[in-house]
Amino acid sequence: MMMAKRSNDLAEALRRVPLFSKVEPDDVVAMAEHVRELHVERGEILFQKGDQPHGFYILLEGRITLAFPSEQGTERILEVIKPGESFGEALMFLGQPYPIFSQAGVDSRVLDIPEEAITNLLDKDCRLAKRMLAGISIRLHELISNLEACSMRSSAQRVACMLQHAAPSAGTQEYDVQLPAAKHIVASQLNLTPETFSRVLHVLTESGLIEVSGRVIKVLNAEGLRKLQL
Amino acid sequence: MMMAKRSNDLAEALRRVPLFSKVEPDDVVAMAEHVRELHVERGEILFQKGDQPHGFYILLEGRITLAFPSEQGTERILEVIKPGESFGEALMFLGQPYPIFSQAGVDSRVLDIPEEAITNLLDKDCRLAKRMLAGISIRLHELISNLEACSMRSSAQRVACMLQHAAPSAGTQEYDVQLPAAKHIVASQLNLTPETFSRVLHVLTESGLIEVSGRVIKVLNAEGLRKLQL
DNA sequence: CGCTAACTTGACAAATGTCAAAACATGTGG
DNA sequence: CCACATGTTTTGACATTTGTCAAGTTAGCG
Repeated sequence: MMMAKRSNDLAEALRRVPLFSKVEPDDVVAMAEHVRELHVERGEILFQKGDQPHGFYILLEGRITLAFPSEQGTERILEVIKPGESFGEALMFLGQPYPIFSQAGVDSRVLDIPEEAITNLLDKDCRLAKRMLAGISIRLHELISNLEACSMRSSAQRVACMLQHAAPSAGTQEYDVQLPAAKHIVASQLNLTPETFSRVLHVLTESGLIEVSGRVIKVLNAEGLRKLQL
Repeated sequence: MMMAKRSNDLAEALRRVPLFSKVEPDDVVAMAEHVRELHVERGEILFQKGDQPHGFYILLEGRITLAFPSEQGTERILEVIKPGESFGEALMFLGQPYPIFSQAGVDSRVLDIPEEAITNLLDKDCRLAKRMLAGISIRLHELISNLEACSMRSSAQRVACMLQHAAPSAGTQEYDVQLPAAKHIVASQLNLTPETFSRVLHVLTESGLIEVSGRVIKVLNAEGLRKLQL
């Protein structure tokens, strides 16, 4: 009884994930049998760099960061996963050890989808395959942007770029940006030290492009930010 | 007559591409109807950054580089495609403008697979979908490695890393590496200026880890290279 | 040969990181 | 409401890394 109930809850949760929204309800229920819900506490590591993938994950609640480790703990955060998003699919398909580690930023609930569960479904439902293809393609595109930012742009350009992406709509000249996390987290995602990030913010403020108060950044002149990029 | 012949040739070429090796012969023939073979001359641009994707490409012969452009022509080469490899799948699925451009390094022959040709097939053959998933996953993995190299490693570490990947088998202490292209191309892939690349090779030579003669690098002490990474 | 392109070297400049200290914020218990 | 402890952010002085520019050098090739 308890088992059936829990399995139903999982099926319900799975159905709400965009990836599975078009999958036959019966198939979702069948898959739910193999899916576990994990609770990951703040600071806990979900998988380490070097671990062997056995499936992929969907974040239900909380926040999970994917990052490169480094000897002195000066990790570089690649991405912050938010509820509803999946992660680890590509590494599952490859079957190679994780090149990154994942850690909960706050207490989180995660679905663990084992490889068999999904590969079985893939054989039946080509639409799911297309959706996964689309999902992974988005990731790939983000990585390309990240790499471009990293190799073609200065620190100020990367910050300006981030502020532009946060614009409510293209063309707005003035708007507020609420940073999604502590400044050192944002800095790490931009591949900057917290010190450099702080200094860049200072310079942009001096030139009248933005105003900073805590985690809220008021963009005063979007056009000016755009010009920085060239 | 001519058309039929050409279409057969294309089907033949497609069958030899790993991606389509397990697809039903009839389906390959059907797809071949929509596929064109392009000839791209040395230096010619296949697609520009900002162009809209209409499909993806498979390189039959020659060499194609994918790179980020920059105002002063100081491009950053992301990847060099070799015969048999496909490229542009992920961007096709996304339908967003190309974030990179592609250029022929030498005269090349390319297959142009329009989006419809492949999406039709994907509905029929889930194995193909899985193969594409695997293919894109490899790309994604490579991008992650690239990004890690870019953000976590010094210039010398990136060069050492590249030399290790070129090792004939893990654990070999001494081996020769033939650079796949001119040094400034390799440097760009490592996100280095030619000058810095040259200096790094000099330093590694000084410390007795390698010997350089033209495009051939003799690794003398693989263990020593590994230690650089830490 | 002699020309062009590729590569190297040196002197220098710019960008970014490091370390340490100070300033600021935030929450807690008295 | 204060005082303290804790964690985050800013600032300054400095070191390091890497890029830039200009001038050589070398190497391939007609």
